[in-house]
Amino acid sequence: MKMDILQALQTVSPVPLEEHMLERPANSKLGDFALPCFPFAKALRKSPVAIAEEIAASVEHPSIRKAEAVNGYVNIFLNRTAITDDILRMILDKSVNYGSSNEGNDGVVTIDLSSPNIAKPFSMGHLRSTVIGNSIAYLLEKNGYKPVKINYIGDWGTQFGKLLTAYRKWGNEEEVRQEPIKTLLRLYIRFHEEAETNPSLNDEGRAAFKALEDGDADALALWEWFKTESLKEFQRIYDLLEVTFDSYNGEAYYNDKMEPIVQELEDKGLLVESDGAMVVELEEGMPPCLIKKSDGATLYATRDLAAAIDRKTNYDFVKSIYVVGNEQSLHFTQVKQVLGKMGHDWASDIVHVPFGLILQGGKKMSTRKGKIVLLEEVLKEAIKLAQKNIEEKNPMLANKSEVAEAVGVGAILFSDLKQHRKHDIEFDLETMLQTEGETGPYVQYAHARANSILRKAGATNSVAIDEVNDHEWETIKLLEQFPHSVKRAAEELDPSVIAKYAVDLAQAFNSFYGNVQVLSDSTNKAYRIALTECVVIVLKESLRLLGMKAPEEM
RNA sequence: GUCUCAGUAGCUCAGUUGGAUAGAGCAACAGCCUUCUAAGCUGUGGGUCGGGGGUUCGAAUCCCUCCUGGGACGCCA
Repeated sequence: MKMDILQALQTVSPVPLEEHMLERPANSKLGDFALPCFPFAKALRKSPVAIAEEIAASVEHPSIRKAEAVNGYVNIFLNRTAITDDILRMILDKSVNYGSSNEGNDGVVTIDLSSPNIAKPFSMGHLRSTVIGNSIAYLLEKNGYKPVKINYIGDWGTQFGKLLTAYRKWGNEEEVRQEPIKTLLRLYIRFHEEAETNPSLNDEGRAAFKALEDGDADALALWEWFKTESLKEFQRIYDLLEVTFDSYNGEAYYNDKMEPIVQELEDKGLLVESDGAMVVELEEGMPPCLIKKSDGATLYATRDLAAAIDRKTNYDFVKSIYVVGNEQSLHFTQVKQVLGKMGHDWASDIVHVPFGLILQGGKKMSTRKGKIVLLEEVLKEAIKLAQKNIEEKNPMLANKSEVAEAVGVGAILFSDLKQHRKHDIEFDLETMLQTEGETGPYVQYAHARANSILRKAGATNSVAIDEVNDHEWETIKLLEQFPHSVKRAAEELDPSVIAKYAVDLAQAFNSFYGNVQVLSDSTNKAYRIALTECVVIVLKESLRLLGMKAPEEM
């Protein structure tokens, strides 16, 4: 659409035009497209006003209804009926494939997402990684890539040494069996409390991890047990969120894959000793990357190097994405630089997709201090509220609990996805549970209402359009924008683009059916039904890309 | 201290990569349920885009500088 208009303008424009020059006016009263002529004034030695007038007077295209020059802009008004006809037919024809592309050429993209730490509760922070990563996978798939979702479970490292130490000192088996995560978390918190007055505990913890890494049978058995219990609890949440993974290879999986890497670093002369530890020096201004601790145990970076190389050999990715918090930016630049120094040119294909922290009282939540909000409780709260809403608003609904889950979970997911930026988020349960305004339930509700109209409409086979009013036109223009939003979301690896788009479309549609009776005797009835059907297709697909359900009734 | 991310309405945030009078939602207020589900629609009020310079026809957007906040900065992940 845009390209057509651009070409039409080009044939009458005295200067070459580029796509970005043609814009959509903020106020739709000013037209559907606008071309500011200010940049051309100098070269043409004419006023922008005059240039705009010349272009406006001569531009012609079947899709252009009129063009007028206003203050140096060429404002273009489109021929609504013809374009609407084209767009609706195209969406009905392509259905769920509307907006898809094969730009990715089947290239594999690994996505590192979720990655909770065993023996710790699933926090709100892990939710961000999980839902953003999950949506990115859908977005990439829609654009022709092959996403591989990897849940890089945090199941290795010094923290387990600390946990083992705490368990041996204060834990008991029965309690862990009863409430695994809660008990282990309590032990972990107590460890850090006591370590403040008794720093030698930290040494004990480190020693315990070293033993674990060296294959100590008793330590391994405990570790295995903690891990199994934790995964069971995580699975409950993944089931609720309907997130699946292609791999659960966590950090421990790389336990036997690190030594060759360390060896390679040494062979290439990259490894140097520093204060008893082994490090790789990086470019100026960068702190060195720690590879081995002075006791010989490995570190996070060691495992990430091994994992990156392993993923390249296994998947031959065109891109490897890590959906991990902002706070780890430095770590990923270090890992990338080390890989580059090792001679891996694909190091530049590694992309850290950072997200802001979830704060409480303006501060980072800390597991160690027990300041943490449990995702599962938040989800349960949201589902309960959705249930209450259904009882009040639609008590006759058939599959209440299923819908309550879709809407409750949707509210939480959406509140997180819509404002993805690197922006920190202040944890606020009330905001997350909202169902009015720019929320998940709002979008789901618009979709449900559209479906409701379709159920009553019966079959239509015509799209004959008499007239397109402003409410309809705003909706049509948004429908036309969908492929563009999908593309931008994938390029920017940012689901919020789709979330915002979905709200815009839902708003336009709500306003449309709130002001226009779809099922009324009118020459436009059939076309309005077709429009409603297109809205259903695109809203449902938008929600799917966000990892959300779209109930047909609510 | 260094690096990094951010600062837009009372609150939470958009702003399509430099365009026209800076937009939504929440909250507040006023309307709309005998007509497709009121989780909705319609309207009103609300702004020194952190401050100050600069670049140009034109800046919330780009550059410099200062202020404020988050985060990271060797044996945690």
